[in-house]
Amino acid sequence: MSETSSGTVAERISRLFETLTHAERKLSNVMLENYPVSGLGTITALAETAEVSAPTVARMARKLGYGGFPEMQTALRTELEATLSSPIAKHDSWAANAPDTHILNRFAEAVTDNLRQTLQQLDLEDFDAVVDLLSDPSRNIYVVGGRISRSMADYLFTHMQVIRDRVTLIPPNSNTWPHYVLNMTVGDVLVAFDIRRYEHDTHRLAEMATEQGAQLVLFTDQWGSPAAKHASHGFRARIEAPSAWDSSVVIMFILEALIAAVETERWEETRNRMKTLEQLFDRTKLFRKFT
Amino acid sequence: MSETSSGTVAERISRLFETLTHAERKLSNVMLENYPVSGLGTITALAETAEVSAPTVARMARKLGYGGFPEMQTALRTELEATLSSPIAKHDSWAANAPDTHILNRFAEAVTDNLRQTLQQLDLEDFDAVVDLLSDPSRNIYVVGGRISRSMADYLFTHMQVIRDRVTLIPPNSNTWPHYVLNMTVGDVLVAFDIRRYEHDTHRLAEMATEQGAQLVLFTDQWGSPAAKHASHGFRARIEAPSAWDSSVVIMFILEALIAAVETERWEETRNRMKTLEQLFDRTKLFRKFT
DNA sequence: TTCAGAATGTAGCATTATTTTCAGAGTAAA
DNA sequence: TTTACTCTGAAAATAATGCTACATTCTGAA
Repeated sequence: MSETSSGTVAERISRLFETLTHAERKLSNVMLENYPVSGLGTITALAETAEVSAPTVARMARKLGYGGFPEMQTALRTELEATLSSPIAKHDSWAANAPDTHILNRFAEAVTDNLRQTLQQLDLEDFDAVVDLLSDPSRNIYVVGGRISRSMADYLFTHMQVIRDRVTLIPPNSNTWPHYVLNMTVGDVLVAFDIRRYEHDTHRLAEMATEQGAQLVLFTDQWGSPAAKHASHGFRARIEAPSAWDSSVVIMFILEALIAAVETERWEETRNRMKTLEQLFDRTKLFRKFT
Repeated sequence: MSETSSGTVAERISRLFETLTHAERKLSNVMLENYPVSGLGTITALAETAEVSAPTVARMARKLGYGGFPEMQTALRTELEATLSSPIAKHDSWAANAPDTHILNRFAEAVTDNLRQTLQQLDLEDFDAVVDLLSDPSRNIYVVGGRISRSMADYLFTHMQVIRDRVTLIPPNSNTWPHYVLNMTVGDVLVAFDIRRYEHDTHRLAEMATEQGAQLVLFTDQWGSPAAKHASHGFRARIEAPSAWDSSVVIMFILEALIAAVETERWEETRNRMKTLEQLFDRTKLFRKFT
């Protein structure tokens, strides 16, 4: 069944993806992105959408096992007909070819519900206020996470580090935390993640930080961490999932939206920093060659 | 609103049906019978199916208010696209009280699109096979990430560590990687994250690991990492976002679904390990009180 | 760096699709 | 039946699509 000349167009693309060239991959993505409609126009239109040349499209049709572009198009039409005429259009499931009960579909359902509910109750003023805080170059930013949410803290830190300076990731070991609190002054910002089970140490850290005059931005779940009473701004994300654990997807989502907003706010500087960073990476590579 | 030049093709046909001639009605029936696929081929093919001549088809396209047959065909494609692309009701806006243009809404739109497209082309057999690999207690699991995707690797590691033993997180510093490869044997599994810009070191690690007989499970983006040629199983996630960076939300999603599936597969042991872990945490706290 | 080989795009051509023209068939009224 | 009219399809004219050959660019190895 690993023959080239069998299966749907999409399957063939996936199967051969590794053997495809750069331009062909670009084309594949366009075709899969709006499948199968994008492949039903003229070869020229498809080529233009994918920003490749028409011959590239024709060549790929050959690679996929068709006699030419029109033949592939006919295959697409036939597929489409089969899909549309099947009794219950299978657009109900997220992952095609999987039953509704497959974990992927159940998860997709849960995650989009979480996202919808979270966004519905999310306070935009809070969001914008946090963007302002994180964009302010005069403030020191500290980031801290818990046992699981440490990865989220790390993710935020990695990105913020590119956007601006004065960002510190507080390590997991709470023994060292007082040293960090010692340096916090009025106007500084502590971004903390506290998802159930809530960690007592995080609560203490939040308390100490606010006492020093720092502002607390707290990421927590729908039940709310006890540290929330110290928070200037908070995000309560829905984290339910068909699993023994909670889902961090929505938190990741808010993080990325925040990062994007801050990056826009400080675009000039961000761009310069990214450019410099590129150069530094290049020099690192050079350095490695000599070792 | 009874103008000729508005509404879908089907609506226009219905509206004008009374004024259509004999041959045109024959044609209409064929078009509506297998709507809209039958209208997506060539004018000749459609004419033959309906047992009318090509000019009849062209004339009807004009009657329906289009400039010609190709124009009508474009309209059909556009309709189809609209139908297919909103299997899950598109929200006018996700975050209430925010304009569509707010970064939160734009991000929500992008992320759900990414999720839908990724799931559509995700290979279920691959998914299930990876679940089996990660559930197999006799295999050593190694996890490694790149500069940004390190957080994802970390997240997977943290959870897998609870579910099973023999899980190792390979640190970011590639100098130490050979030591880890040294220990890999046939049947071991390396889970690697390689999102653009693809890291050369990751590619090398994948190569070395597979040469040792390890199986590679690769998380990459829609363009495909060069390391993919060594992978036994791969996940290509869509990562587009309205931001200078890529979105990791979909990758996080797949990770969590994987974790949930593995946890289900090994539920007995997972539950015991979680229980034990709880007790260990309690003892840690106790220990701290004495210091 | 240089060079070979692959990948990609440009241009022109053959092919195919679409439209126009026009002749014949069908239809209804006188 | 005739006549005027519309409808329809065959065939030619026009337009476009898709393919081939070739030139250029890119990539990776020596």
